[in-house]
Amino acid sequence: MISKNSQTTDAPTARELIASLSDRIVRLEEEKKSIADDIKDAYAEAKSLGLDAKALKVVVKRKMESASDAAKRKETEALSEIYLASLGMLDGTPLGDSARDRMEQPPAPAEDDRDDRGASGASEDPAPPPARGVFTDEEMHAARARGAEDATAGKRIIDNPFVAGDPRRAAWDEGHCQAKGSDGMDIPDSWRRASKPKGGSAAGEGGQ
Amino acid sequence: MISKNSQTTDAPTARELIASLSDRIVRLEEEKKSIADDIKDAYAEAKSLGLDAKALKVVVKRKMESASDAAKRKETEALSEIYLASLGMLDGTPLGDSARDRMEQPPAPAEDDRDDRGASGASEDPAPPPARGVFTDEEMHAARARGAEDATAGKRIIDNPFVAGDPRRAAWDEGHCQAKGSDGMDIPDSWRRASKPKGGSAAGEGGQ
Amino acid sequence: MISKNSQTTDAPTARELIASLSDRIVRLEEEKKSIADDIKDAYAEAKSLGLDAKALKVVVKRKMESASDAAKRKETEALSEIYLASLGMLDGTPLGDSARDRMEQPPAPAEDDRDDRGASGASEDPAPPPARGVFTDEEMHAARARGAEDATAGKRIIDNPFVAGDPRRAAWDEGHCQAKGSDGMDIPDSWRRASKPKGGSAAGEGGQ
Amino acid sequence: MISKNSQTTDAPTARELIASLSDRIVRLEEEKKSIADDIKDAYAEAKSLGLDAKALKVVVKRKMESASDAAKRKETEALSEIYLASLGMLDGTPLGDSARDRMEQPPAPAEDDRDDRGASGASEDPAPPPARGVFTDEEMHAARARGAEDATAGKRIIDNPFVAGDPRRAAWDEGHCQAKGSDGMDIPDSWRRASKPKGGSAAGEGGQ
DNA sequence: AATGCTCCAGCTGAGC
DNA sequence: GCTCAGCTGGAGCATT
Repeated sequence: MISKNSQTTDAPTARELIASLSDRIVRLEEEKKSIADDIKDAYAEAKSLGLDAKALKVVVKRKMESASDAAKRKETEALSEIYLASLGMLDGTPLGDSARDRMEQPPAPAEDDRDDRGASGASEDPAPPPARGVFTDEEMHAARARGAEDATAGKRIIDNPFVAGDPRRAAWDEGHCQAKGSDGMDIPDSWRRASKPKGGSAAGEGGQ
Repeated sequence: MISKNSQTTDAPTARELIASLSDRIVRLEEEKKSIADDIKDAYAEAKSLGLDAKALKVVVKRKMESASDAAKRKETEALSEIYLASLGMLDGTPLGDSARDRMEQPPAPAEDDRDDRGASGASEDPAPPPARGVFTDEEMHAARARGAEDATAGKRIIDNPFVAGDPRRAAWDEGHCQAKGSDGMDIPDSWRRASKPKGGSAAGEGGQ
Repeated sequence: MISKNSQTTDAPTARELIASLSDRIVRLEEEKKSIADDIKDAYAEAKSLGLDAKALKVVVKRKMESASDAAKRKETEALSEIYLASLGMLDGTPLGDSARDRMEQPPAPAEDDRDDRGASGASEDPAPPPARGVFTDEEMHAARARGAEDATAGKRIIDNPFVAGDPRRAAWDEGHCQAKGSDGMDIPDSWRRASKPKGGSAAGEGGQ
Repeated sequence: MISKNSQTTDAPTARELIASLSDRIVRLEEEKKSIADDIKDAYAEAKSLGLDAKALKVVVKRKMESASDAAKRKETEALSEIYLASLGMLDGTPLGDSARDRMEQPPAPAEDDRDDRGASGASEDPAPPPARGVFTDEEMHAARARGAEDATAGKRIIDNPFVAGDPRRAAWDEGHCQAKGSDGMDIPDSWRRASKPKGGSAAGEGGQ
């Protein structure tokens, strides 16, 4: 009776288009959902093993970010810290290095040599803040190795021998954490989420 | 007293209910939108003045967060840093203080005093890392004041005299930034967003 | 050198800008949140009175949409229905009028007079489908009034005397619902959400 | 117990866990993104072929919804329509069938036989509103077939012979649209988005 | 200027 | 009952 779309295979009709496209999309959506479930499973597994899913998510995000993403993130972080600092809201955390670097962009030629003002107990310029980028890969590697070594030897993370601003400070930290995360047979307690951070009072320190 | 008569106006009919409730909600939504627009204006103004809107948003968020929110945020930050450090992904930024604190929760009784290893150029334990919470409000205030003073005197932010781990380090930073943000008659360049971080090209990575 | 920025009131410093802007935004955000809570309360009240919050939300959205929004929405609705129809997925709901209108844009001059095929029980062209826009405001109003009247007289909603495609059909419905929603002293059961449509089984139709 | 060593290779260390989990998640996220891109491509293709992406999205959603989802959606739709009708906001679109069905749940025993009021031009009860569910699959299929036939014969969509409320009305519509979407060698104009089909108004779509 | 993409917050449904 | 994760809607941003 009715001639269907008979011979033309190359001219898809409107409803065929809709059918095939929607089917294809449905299939893709299902695959996507399946993968999303896998991801969820991975986080659940991490959680069950004692890791903090939220922190792990940060790691994932960091791993996936491009160079320009990283640059943007760092810039925003630096500016936020500067803004917060200017309001006295750092609440205990000093400026990060990228914020410091940024504030030094104009190298501040004024060099007023402050004499002693007897600032109460300030460790008087304890170390020459080593300029950035002056260390070779080898030196960085050595710092990292020493961090691992020190960790194994029982040194604490706060015993990092490198002063703030020294790039090797981060390397030592990395070595330390790497060792700490490798020697134990189980996840250290301090790597787990505090069971119930129900917070509340949260005992302020000097801040604000 | 009043019998259950029918002409009572106090028995709202279904459609009156719908009408009054929907009208009320519409009105509220409009108010909400108006305020949202005001907020948007504020950010636009900030931007036009040279501030970075995104960083300002962080400040706002910080100001609005409760004590428990802050505690949660800090915990996640600390754990993320630890995880990143263990993977060697700190990319230059050392662990923050809260991460360090967290890793010291079990005070690590093992105290192998490793002396010289001839670690290449490590500033040998330059300052005794002062224990947290040992400083009086007065001392903190002094550190902040000195930061402001030093800033005015031309000292750079990287000349912070307090070692990493010393709570006064953040206070000095605050004072410094406060001064830097107050003396100038205009917003410092380093407080502005880099004009066009359009990036992208920036060292392509493999990332698909 | 310069003590503080004491005198200059007209030159807001960077940190003053940040402080005032962030404070202002925080205040606005709080107001916004307060209103959002009011809205939530309104929905909760609606729910407690037996109305369906989700459906009410649709009403609110409809009330707030502009003419162009409405046009867009209708177009998408019409197209979706057409696409669904072409796939045989209408599952019981005939095309809406705007979909029909849209499909008649080219007035389809071809008028093949189909001879009788004795289509099983099809009510043979029961009414002349009245062209759109041919009714006066008065007639529309009369239809609405009659709907209300009929409702009060006990007629059911399915007894709408106007055929599909007649604009007065909607007006009669409106009158009917208006009356139904006004006469009762309480919200009709059919206006409430079915207590727990947890369903799932839900009388499999051809769907899926 | 065991002093310090770690003999077991099957006990992954903390950092190994983090590394493997985060890598796995990164990989999954990339796969997910890849699929999301495919979906985006499919929509773009649909658009380039003259289909409305938004409407297509509705179709996809409909295809993916479970029976209970569909039930919920229909309930909300019905209630919204009822609420809108009671406010006189139907703006031309009569109540859908599910709204009518819902309002008849209590079968309304009151049957006041209204006498003639000479309602201006109302088509006097043009057809017996056929009760739902009284039609066999065969009859439904016949209605669908007739819709297709009628479409091919040049009948317009508004010539649906089945009255509102008759389940075969939707079936006829489906048949009609199916035919309309199949006979043409190109997508009908009324199936395209009106205002902005900017690129290629069905320009040579020879490919594929 | 309009549009599409991306990100984020707020809301909703599940789960302990 | 509260929390939490997923999700949808909206806002900002880059683009054409």
